[in-house]
Amino acid sequence: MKEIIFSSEFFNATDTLECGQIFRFEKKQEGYLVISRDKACLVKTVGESTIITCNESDEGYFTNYFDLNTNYANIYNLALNSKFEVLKKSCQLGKGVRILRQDSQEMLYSFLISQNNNIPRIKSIIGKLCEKLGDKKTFLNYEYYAFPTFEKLVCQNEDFYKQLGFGYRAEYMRYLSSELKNGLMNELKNCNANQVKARLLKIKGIGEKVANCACLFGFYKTDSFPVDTWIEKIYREDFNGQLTNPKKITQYFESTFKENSGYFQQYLFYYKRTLQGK
DNA sequence: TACCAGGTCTGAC
DNA sequence: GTCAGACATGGT
Repeated sequence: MKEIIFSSEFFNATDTLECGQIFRFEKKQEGYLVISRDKACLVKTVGESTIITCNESDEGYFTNYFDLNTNYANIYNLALNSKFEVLKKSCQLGKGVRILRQDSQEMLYSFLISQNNNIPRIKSIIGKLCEKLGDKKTFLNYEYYAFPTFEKLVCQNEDFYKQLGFGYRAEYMRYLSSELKNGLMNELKNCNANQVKARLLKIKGIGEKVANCACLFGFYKTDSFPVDTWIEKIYREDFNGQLTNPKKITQYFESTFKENSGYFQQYLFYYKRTLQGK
């Protein structure tokens, strides 16, 4: 077993996990059990340290996953010195937030499920999906299930997904799975944010918001700024925004925050959602 | 009961 | 190009 010890100043386990970017984690007595693909680790923040416990062979994977080689002090200071009061407050509340480098396919499926849905229910649906189709694994004394491969997902019919509570999103699973089967990931290699987004928008069930979330959380395009109902709220109330078209709101933020769009979006999202109840 | 959740699609203008 | 209404489900 390997322990990765990191300063908690810009890496707080709760901030990073509870800010809505990841749906696969459980609070345990020893910390958070975090699951990605078929791997798991334990994360906890104690005083000035955040400690990741994982298998020796996964050290590289989780170092990258938690984005440990990016300097968040720079990002934080830019937010703190911005002209927007709400961003200053947001980054102070969410100082310990990091943008996770999650698995692209897992994020595509997860945010496909997320549409017009709430976070507890998204977590529950994804959990059931993994339990049904993912390989059973063990880490320390915990049992968990890997995220299913698209090869397994593409074989299921709509009724299967409906029984798990997917609702009208059940048919979207089929479109995404068949795109993956036909080599979508290969097409998206070496693409920039706009190219990834444009390609994803051709898939039925993926719109502006899901495409942006996939770009940011699954392809680590930090110049993406997803706009959901919470961000629309903050745009109206705290940025005195007049635009009503979410696509234009995205463009406004992306041209304002540029390569830091994704980080600032998470600060803002976490802030608004924390203040107004989950 | 009505409304909402990390929205998207369709069809009408 | 914009906009209203439909769409499954469970929580409040």
